[in-house]
Amino acid sequence: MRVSLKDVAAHAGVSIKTVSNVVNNYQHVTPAMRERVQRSIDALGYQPNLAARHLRKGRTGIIALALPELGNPYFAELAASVIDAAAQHDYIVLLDHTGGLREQELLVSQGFRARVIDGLILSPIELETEDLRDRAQDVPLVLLGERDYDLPYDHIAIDNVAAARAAVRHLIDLGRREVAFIGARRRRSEPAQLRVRGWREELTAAGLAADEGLVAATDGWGHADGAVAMTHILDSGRRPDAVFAYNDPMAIGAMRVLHERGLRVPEDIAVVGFDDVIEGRFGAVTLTSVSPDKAAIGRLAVESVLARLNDRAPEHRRIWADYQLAERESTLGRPTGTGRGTA
Amino acid sequence: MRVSLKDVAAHAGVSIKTVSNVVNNYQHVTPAMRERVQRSIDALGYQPNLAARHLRKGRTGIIALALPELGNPYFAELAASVIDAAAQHDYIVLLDHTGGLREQELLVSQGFRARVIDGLILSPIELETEDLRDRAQDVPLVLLGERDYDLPYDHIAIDNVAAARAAVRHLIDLGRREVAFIGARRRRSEPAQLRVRGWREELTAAGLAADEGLVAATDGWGHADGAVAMTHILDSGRRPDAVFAYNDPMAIGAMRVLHERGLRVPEDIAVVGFDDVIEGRFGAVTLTSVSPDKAAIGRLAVESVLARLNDRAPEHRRIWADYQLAERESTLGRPTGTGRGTA
DNA sequence: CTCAATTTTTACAACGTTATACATCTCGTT
DNA sequence: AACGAGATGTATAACGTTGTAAAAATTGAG
Repeated sequence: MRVSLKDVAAHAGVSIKTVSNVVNNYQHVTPAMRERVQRSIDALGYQPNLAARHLRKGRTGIIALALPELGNPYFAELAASVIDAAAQHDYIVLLDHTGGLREQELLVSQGFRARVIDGLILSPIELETEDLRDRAQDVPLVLLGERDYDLPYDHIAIDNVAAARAAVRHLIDLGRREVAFIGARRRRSEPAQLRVRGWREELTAAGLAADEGLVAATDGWGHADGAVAMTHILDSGRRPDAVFAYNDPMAIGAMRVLHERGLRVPEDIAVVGFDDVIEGRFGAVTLTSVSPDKAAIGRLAVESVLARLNDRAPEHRRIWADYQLAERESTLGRPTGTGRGTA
Repeated sequence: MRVSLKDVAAHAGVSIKTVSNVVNNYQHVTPAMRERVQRSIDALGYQPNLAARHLRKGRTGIIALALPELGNPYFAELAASVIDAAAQHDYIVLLDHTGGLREQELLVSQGFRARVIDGLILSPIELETEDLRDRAQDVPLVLLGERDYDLPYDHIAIDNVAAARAAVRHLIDLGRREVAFIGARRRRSEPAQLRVRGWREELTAAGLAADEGLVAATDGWGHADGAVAMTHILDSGRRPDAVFAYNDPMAIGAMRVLHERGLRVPEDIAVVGFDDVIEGRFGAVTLTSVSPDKAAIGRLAVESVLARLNDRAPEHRRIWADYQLAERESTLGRPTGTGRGTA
């Protein structure tokens, strides 16, 4: 049987509340009393019952992190960073994944999946602005990632348009003129929108055609989707000299197809990915990629949730995380300026 | 303000307990009453308070999953499978990662990281048998993975020795004679022990030398560690004709080094990995790998924890999950028998 | 040495739920 | 019409904690 405050109190010969005071480091307890109670606590191996504490105080010490897909290494690494950041504040993390499906995201955002949490960090894919508008306000929500919401929630992201432009700029600097985009989403709400926009803007700014025939839409965002998209573009008879992919797994899937077709990377086609996932550094051709500061994103997300939990009503902010362009073999060519991101 | 049973009871003009009965689908409630109460529940938007329920019932509806490393895609995929399996039983998953460090694993196993859980699924790396021996027994523990414990806990794993033997057998069938092993752990307690043993046994059984000079120890188990280990072997002047890696990331790291050195896979050196991670299917050379049934492992783990939670004292079992050898380009050669695993 | 001011400890009431034990109501049998 | 059995609803007491307010102990000033 678990020992409770009552047991400790009996053992020490004091009241329950006094034990509680010791446990909670209440100010007005004499050193002698503190000592005596502590001895009983240690003797009995008392551990506070968090359910009771939660019921009483209304706090659980748990924040939820809902990500689209754990199999995607970017999200796995991000999860690790959130868990570590939360641990620093004595919080633990409840993990959920939505598959990037609107229905699941809705469930999560409204707290139906987990009702034991103090706060929620959500990385939405399909969720619409109006889906969040009439959300019950009880637990603070922090949004992660690229969607562009106009809502009273903190939102942490890198500047996707600028980052995408930096990637495309890099390709243009290499002398590439026909840059394909892989990974516009086929399903509703087009979450890759911002990166496509960056692609379009940068090409246009460079006086090149943003040829929509070189944009391949997909259903998912994994290796296989990248491979399918690349196949699709090549089969359509197009032969771009560069590919910018929505993320690294798609870029790697695309490179596999290029390899099968006998096209060389980067000589025939240069490739840039997004997320700077570890596996991109160990392929036969290492992958140039936009590298978001994942540790910072995790840290900022946790701090935002906790701040909102503690303060009355701070301003709702959009926080920009840092990023870089990590240049590797898949875009090796004539040397070019670095693509350092904005802060 | 959150609505409670009391509010619903007042609204419906019945007692609190009757509302509770409806919420919990208690058998003896007249349809009319159920209807009436349900209407009030819907009208007020009542949601049960889990803290109170937990306090009363002693259950949280949460199980913890502690993995060494989320960045490793095998564990990420495993986590996804556990989350899904748990959701099927209305359980949610608290995720933790230990870094494979004994101290962290100890903390987790003794419940100091999370005291709100009904059960724990732990995938230990460094933890010793005696570390678990005097564990407080209050929450059921299920062990995952390859360690060989002699303890009263359920343990779910594939037969690592047999799987490793199947992998090495496959290489031998290809005509390879000098098979290196990458990824014996340098740090305490050698968790890769079983796979090394499989490697050794199968070579010996085939009348070949299990040359310990071809075993490379590492500190970690990521891409970079595989690359370092491969480099180490090649720099030592050895030129094996096959490599069996502790896991896929290490195999991929090793293949990168082989690529840099101008060695062809599989012509010069065949490579087999372990875990059958998605990225292995999209490199320039796709990777042959031992493929554990991750979905089954996740499902079995969750079911074991919940069974132990509900039953009095079922037998503590060692459960074997299925596996296969997925043959791909990195061991392409003369056709050979399939390496189907045992059940 | 007394009394007020202050510090330390205590008793008790929540928090929202479910289990227990009891009260009531329904209905088929005598 | 009376009775009992079974079905259905209710009052009350936990679960273990902390906030509040009051009691007790201690201190300091006159």
